[in-house]
Amino acid sequence: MKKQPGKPVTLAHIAAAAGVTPMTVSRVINESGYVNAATRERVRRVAREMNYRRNGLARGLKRQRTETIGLVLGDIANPFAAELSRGVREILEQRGYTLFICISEHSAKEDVQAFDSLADHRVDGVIVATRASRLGNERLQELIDAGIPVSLIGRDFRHPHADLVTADNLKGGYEATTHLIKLGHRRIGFIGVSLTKSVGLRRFQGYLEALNEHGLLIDEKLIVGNRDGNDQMPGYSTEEMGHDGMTKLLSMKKRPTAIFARNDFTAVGALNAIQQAGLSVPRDVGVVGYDDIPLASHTSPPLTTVRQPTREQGRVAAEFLLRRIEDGHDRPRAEQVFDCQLVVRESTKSDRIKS
Amino acid sequence: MKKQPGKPVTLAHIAAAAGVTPMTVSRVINESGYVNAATRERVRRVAREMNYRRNGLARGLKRQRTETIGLVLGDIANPFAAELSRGVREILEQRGYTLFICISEHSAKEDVQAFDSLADHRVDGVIVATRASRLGNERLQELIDAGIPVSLIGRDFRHPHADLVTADNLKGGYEATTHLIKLGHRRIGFIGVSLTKSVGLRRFQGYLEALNEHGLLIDEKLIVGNRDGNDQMPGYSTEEMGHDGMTKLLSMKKRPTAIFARNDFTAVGALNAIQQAGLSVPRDVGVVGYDDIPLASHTSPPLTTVRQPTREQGRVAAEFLLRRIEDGHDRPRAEQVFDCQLVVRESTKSDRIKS
DNA sequence: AATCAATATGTTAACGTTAACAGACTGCTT
DNA sequence: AAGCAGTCTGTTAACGTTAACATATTGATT
Repeated sequence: MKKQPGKPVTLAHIAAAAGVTPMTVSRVINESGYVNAATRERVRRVAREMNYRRNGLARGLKRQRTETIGLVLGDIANPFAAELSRGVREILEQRGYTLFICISEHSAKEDVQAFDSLADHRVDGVIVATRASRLGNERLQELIDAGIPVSLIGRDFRHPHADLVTADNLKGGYEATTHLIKLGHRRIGFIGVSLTKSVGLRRFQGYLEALNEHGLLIDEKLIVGNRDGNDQMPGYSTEEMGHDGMTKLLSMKKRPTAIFARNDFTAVGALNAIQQAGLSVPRDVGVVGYDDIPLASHTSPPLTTVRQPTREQGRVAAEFLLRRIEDGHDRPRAEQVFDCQLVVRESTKSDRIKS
Repeated sequence: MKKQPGKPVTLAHIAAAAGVTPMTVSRVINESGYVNAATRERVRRVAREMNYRRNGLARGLKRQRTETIGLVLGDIANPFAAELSRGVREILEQRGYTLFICISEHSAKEDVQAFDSLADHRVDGVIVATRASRLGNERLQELIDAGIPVSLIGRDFRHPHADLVTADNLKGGYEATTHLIKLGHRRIGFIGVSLTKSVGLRRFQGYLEALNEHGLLIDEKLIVGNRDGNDQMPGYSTEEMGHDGMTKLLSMKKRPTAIFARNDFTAVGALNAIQQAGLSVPRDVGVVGYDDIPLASHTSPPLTTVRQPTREQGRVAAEFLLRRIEDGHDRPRAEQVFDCQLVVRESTKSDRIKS
């Protein structure tokens, strides 16, 4: 018994078929107010038969909320984004909210587009997990000023009425680098940033800080990014960057004895380049990654890396957002910083360092 | 000059401030109909000043379309999903549609929830890229019957009014397995399915078919999945499955000389398990993966795998959907099958096979 | 000067839902 | 017998937008 896919069914249609008014049907659908048991059953049956789906547009328009949250991600290809969204969904689901995800492909322009789309469709709040950009920050500012609840994850942007969740990646980068220094390394490379633009990446700043603090010179030749100077590439293609960057470093007369990679994918690329060059990890070169993706414990050798509590960040960001939705725009900013944890595996085990 | 975040700005507010009617403002915003140049400028200025954002709910309600498309993905952590969504977005963007993504975490229940959420919020169409399930298929049927345009990617489900895009994974699995057979392998394992439930995975069927066709016995002991028999895990954690499965296979008295892994992540896990056991790839065990993720060319040894034109599938699915939105529900099903391509790398190079 | 097309703005009603209020009926208490 | 609380249903108006139609005004054409 296939329905003719004509105009979609409305409350009025059901009301007519069940011999009541749309309001009564509304009460049945939403389980609100008094409805006679017999009437309720009848309406339910008719609604089921007609395959009724409520119109979220009309509903949202009337009620002035959609029970919908937007999440803006830079890309979709990495476990980091997946864990984040999982954390967010865990919280939203149990509170009856629906999550819609937008991808910016790490472009400021699409970041803005995502904000606009979500705002236009009147989500009740937005969680932003993309990296800061001038354009993006400007629009974000407007969004927040317009009263849309916003919760930020790991984005270097502050607003008195937007909540913020971050991992302390400065400290993470610092500790990763210090770990290498303590193993005796003196020439430590960094793969994943281009010095052509000012670098806001916290883990990189931690790297610089650690070198400084231990009296090591910062050698710009040991810092490599990808060719076009775009440090906003989708995570999954950064293996390439790690491979190329490492190859470049290995071809130097005085090559580094260890490298710190911007993320685990980059580190895996580096790992491979080292092995291809006939060298061994960690004997010839020590490698540290970042993020502790599942793959990190399955490389050979397993990767030393820095873990951040990703899912937890998603959870907390969602909780902050819901609280702001309930309490209103004037609520002061909540902020939570999570500690990172150095995970030492085989890729840095050696203590025999060649100068 | 911060705006008070009171009630959001409406056409009426702007109209009042600019001394015109809401209709005129609407015309300015939508660039439709005649508006005097001076008026237009004035309205634009006021709208800009008041930081106006149009109300997509009201707009959608009135116009009976939202210029919005939903994409349902099983998980978010893998390059496959990323490429798919990129393809979809490429097409949608140039046609002025916005994409909202929902994640089902490979659960039938959440699959249904995603369909419902998207339908409730009146997206103009839905692209479904999750694996088939009874529950999911039932609801999908209802959606389509209700007249919502649906386009499917790689989902084993057919409906006269839903378009379908697939890669020929049966052939892909067949060719991968045949490749191993031609190299002389006779004991070929498969990692990634549990035989406790009927297996609909096409690439696995291709594996079975190839064995059959070459007169090889199918040994159920060589087919391993993960512990709990759930073959719908998020892609990113399947390294674990590959590792554990391979370890199990290696502990057999007559271990396989090659394995075909459900996807590249699984293959990487297997690779690692082999190396941990002190064996070598491809000398002792040949390994074939599936998907050709960027990582596959950066493992050691680089992975033989099967590539499918992922982004192209996304593009075509989006094109099918838009055409259906324009032409209406009655349009007959369009279907396109893409060929897969075996990519031979180092992980199967050997021809010295131990019996 | 009448006619016409193009330009510019306004009016009305509707999209589908629900909050707020208003009756009407029931049975129970005093 | 009046009063009252509880139950059930209905009416009205509004959420913000725009399609369709209506009304002016302008300038050019005959």
